[in-house]
Amino acid sequence: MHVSVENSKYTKVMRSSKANSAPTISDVAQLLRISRSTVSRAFTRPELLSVETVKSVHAAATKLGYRPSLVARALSTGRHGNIAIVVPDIANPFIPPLLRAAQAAADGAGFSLFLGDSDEDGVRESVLLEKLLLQADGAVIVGSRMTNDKIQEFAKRYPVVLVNNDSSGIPRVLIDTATGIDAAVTHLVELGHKRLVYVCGPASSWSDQQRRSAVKRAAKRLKITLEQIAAPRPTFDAGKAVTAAVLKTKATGAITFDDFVAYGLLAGLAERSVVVPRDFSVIGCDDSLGGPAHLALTTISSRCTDAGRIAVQMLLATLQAGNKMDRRCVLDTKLLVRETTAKRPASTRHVE
Amino acid sequence: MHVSVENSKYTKVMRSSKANSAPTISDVAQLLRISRSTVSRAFTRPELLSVETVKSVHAAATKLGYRPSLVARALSTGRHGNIAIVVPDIANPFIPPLLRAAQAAADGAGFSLFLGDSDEDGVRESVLLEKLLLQADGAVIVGSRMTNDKIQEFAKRYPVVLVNNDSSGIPRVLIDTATGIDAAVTHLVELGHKRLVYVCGPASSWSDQQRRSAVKRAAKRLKITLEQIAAPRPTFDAGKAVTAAVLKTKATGAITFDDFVAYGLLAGLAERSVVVPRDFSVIGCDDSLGGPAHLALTTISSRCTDAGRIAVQMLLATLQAGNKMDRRCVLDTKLLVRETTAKRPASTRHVE
DNA sequence: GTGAAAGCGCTAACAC
DNA sequence: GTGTTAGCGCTTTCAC
Repeated sequence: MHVSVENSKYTKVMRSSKANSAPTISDVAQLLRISRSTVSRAFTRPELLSVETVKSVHAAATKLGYRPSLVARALSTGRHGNIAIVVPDIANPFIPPLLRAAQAAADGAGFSLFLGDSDEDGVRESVLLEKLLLQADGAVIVGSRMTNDKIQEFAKRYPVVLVNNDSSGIPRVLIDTATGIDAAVTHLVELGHKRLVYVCGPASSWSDQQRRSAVKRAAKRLKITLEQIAAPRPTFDAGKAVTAAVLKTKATGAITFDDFVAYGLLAGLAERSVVVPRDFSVIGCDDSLGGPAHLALTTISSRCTDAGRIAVQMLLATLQAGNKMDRRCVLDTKLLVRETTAKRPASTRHVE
Repeated sequence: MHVSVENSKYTKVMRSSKANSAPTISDVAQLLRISRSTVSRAFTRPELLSVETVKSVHAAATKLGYRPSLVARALSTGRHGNIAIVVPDIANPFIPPLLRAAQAAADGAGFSLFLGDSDEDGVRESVLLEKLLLQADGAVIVGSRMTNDKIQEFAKRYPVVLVNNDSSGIPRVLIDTATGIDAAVTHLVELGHKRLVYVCGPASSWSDQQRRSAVKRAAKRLKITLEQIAAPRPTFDAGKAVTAAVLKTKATGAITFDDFVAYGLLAGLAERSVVVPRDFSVIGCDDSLGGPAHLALTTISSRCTDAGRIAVQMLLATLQAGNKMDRRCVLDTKLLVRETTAKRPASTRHVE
């Protein structure tokens, strides 16, 4: 038997926010002598209320300094209003512009962004995702280092968008360096080069696989000779270190995995008095260094800003529509001809 | 009158997780026929429980795939386990290493990191903070663009740690470029230079104010002439653009607001056939470009990795201790002598 | 158009 | 050591 203690509206003791803790929905309800539901609706579904009610609620809220608790809301609705973005290395120059665009896109839609750095480690990456997804509605995974199985598993359990990872069935945005690479090889061939080197990056990276095969394909198509040299890590020093090996191939031009390697190679060449572009042509990849050199590097654009924005947009669309769309968004790239490429030198004599 | 329906332990109907939604604390309690509190304690305060209970709970939890809901926990405790970091521009080379260290430090302590980019806008910055702090226990604010009053207001309401912002009473970590700048000026003077230029950065930035006054102080102390040239924005192009003005001062060496400006200046000098370091010496600031140039820039170290780590550590300490300590952590910097500085040229004739 | 009441999943006094 | 109970602040059926 339940006997109501309330005999009139609002005599019920409402929770009063004690001390100086943040005002709650009850405080504004109490001030206005209306129910908490109405206050709630004024913020989430104002169309259900009369305009004046909504107005007065907002007025009271700002007067009290009330802001809805996202945590309580999340507990109640199951939606957090957060998304997670996980990257292999924030310091990789490819990442900051992507992050910047992603953050802006998320913020614009009222979402907050969790950032995770996996430090190039697949296991760490999955642990991080597992943690962040406890508070996020979905994740953007950039250049994943996880196994394909693991990626698929995550995508099954959570809304996920991949960047630079062509794992089927999962919404993904891919930066197609192949188009740029193709233009790069064509450009060099048109300049008369007949023997080129590709300086590889990390074999585990999808990007390197893509770039490497694109270079090979273009070389075969244009019937020129292609050598490959491995730069263990994509760094300036690694690029410099492979200089001797590059010259030994007798090639007259090089395409490198990224701009760091390219700059390293440029430094190595300068040290050996090989003048670029007169004696040797160099093309980088990613346009990541913004040309801070007295010799502007010919390189391939990277579209990382677009990738960040689009990935977030795709994730938000998935969250709203609930439709697990298998969208595969490919962003093409362009060759940016600057100052490190020129006609093949008449003689191939290098100082070695 | 309340008649209990429970006549024996555990006959109470416990909430059963329906469908395939994530298992809750009730599920594992039910499986083990113990109370929810015990399960809760097994995770948060295991020392209160017998070892075997803890073990069995953990076993049951992993069997069910149970993970505590951070949201429910946050609602209950008022603690979120998140911290926010807000920066003026992720793409600023100073930021990614800082972010990387901050993320690692937060993650190591079991915290997740919200990232906000204010796009160099003080108002946007405060809105962002206001939003993120709804779900974070505190914030690290890097190179704030807010007014000092606004900063103080935030610090009053939330645990806050500042980076590169010397606002009194608030825990802060400052990268003291003054020590490096001082060494830079001394270095140039020892090389015989008697007339130097400082190429300024954004006047609103604390860093520029600090650097500018440090240069002035050192110049005065060493009794040499100092000119100032303003580079409107800290970019490569801006650095290049001020080259003529720099040369017009008849100075034989320059210290620039940051490395971007320095590289721009180097390019501008090369264009005018001024050979560095033979004819002119250049010192940058921040060591942000990692030396990707055939001419390695003499510059000043930045300690941004340390700053990120320490800022997060200070914030976490504040959260734990609850002590609003006014810690002011100053990180000194060093001059990194590389290849762009040399003895003052005998004659000061430049091509202009 | 607005109110009452029942959760969301967890923690934290307070009992025993 | 472990269980009971009462919230944390919000949303959301279901009434009226």
